[in-house]
Amino acid sequence: MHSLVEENYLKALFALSKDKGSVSVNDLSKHLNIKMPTVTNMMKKMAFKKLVHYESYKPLILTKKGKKEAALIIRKHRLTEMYLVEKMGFGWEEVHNIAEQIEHIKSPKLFAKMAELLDYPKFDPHGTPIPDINGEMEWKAYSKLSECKPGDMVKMAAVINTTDEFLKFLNRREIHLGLKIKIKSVEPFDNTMVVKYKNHLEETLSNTVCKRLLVERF
Amino acid sequence: MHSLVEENYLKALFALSKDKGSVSVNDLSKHLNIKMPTVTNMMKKMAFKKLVHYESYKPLILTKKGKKEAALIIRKHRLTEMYLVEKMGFGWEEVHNIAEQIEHIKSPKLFAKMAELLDYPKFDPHGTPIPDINGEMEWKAYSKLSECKPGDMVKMAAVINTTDEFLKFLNRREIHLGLKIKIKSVEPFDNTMVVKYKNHLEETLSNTVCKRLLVERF
DNA sequence: GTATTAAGTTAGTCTTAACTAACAAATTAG
DNA sequence: CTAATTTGTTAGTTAAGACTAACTTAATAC
Repeated sequence: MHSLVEENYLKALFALSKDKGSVSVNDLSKHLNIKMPTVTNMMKKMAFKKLVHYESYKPLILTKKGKKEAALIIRKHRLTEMYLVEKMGFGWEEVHNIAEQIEHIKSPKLFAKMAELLDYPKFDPHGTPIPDINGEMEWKAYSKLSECKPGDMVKMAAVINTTDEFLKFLNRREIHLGLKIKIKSVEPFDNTMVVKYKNHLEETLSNTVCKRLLVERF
Repeated sequence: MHSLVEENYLKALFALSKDKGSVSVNDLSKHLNIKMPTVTNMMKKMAFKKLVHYESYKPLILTKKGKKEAALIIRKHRLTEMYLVEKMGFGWEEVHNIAEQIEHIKSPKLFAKMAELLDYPKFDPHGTPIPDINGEMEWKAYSKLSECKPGDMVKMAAVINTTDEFLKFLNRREIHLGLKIKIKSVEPFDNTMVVKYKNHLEETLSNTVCKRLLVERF
């Protein structure tokens, strides 16, 4: 398998290539606090291992294999964070550093167990998606309802933080997966949204709620 | 702090010096699967860090500091094993390799939380003691009742695996900490013990029970 | 009590992953 | 469109932690 160091390069490459799809040696160097020549060397090594496409003076692009491996590390990181918060009583601000270390543990069983105990979550409580065991996350296109604008037409795709309380709240308002929602207006002061769906012609949703609803735009 | 590699040397030194109080370079080399010259070099480095007393051609002895650091790693290992079994539902045979990795995690908070959730255990379910946060384990002299011989006089020192069931069992027989027990005989077939204490002149204890009672000989 | 064997050390090499200094290519500015 | 700046690469060095080969000290055997 890969060294701890390589895993950190993979994670950084994955994170930084989110938007453009590629990363410059310079950005990677800054993000990792590692000097550029070291990064160049490492990229050659990782290219040999088919983790990244590397050509002199060209932007770095993760291979399919590299993306998958990165996603699996991120999976371990997010599962750990969630486990620490939900099952051990840590605060969110405390868990990042611990997860940063535990994500490198080599034990499929450990993370399978965490996933099981957390009921196979697809999103962490911040709405950040958790890659599955194959490193897949098709959800890529989802956004939070709270990030949509008036006039947008969206379809309910997933719910973050599925507590009983919250699910009951959604049931009472007949909000369910697949539901088509139109955003009528957004209150600029507290970001409360007024939305329309089915026979609910004017339903008001707080920002707290909107941040927990993941939708697909169309 | 120390590197993962140094931590493994510390653990091995601690484990191997259990009886004699010192270790040969050769034993350490075999135990770690690392060649002798490498071990010698490492010992010099660790001597400089005041973790071990090193003199050419002499046995290796952990310093007080080295012992403490080793005990703290073992604490992390045992807490992890226990946590994985008791709180996550792993079997004992699965946890060693995971604990071997997690013991190197740098996060006092994580292990403090494990200890808290496990109710500050002093022994794991095998009766192996867990060092406290200062690396102390005074209990050194304790042995399992099951390891004693007929004629031995012992004093109850600690109980392993303190489930409600087991504590009730002990209460019913008036067995408690500090109790003086004399071993009358041991059934060679199943290691059942016949013991005498207070006004219980002939109490029979199964091997399962005897393995869970830690006693002090005198 | 010397000879043999086992244990320990010294010296030199290798790999990984970092660094600096110096140079080359690409980008941006005028 | 050339000059200056930024970005990227090459070459050579370093530290940690492993190795082998060769040598030395200590232990054991006869």
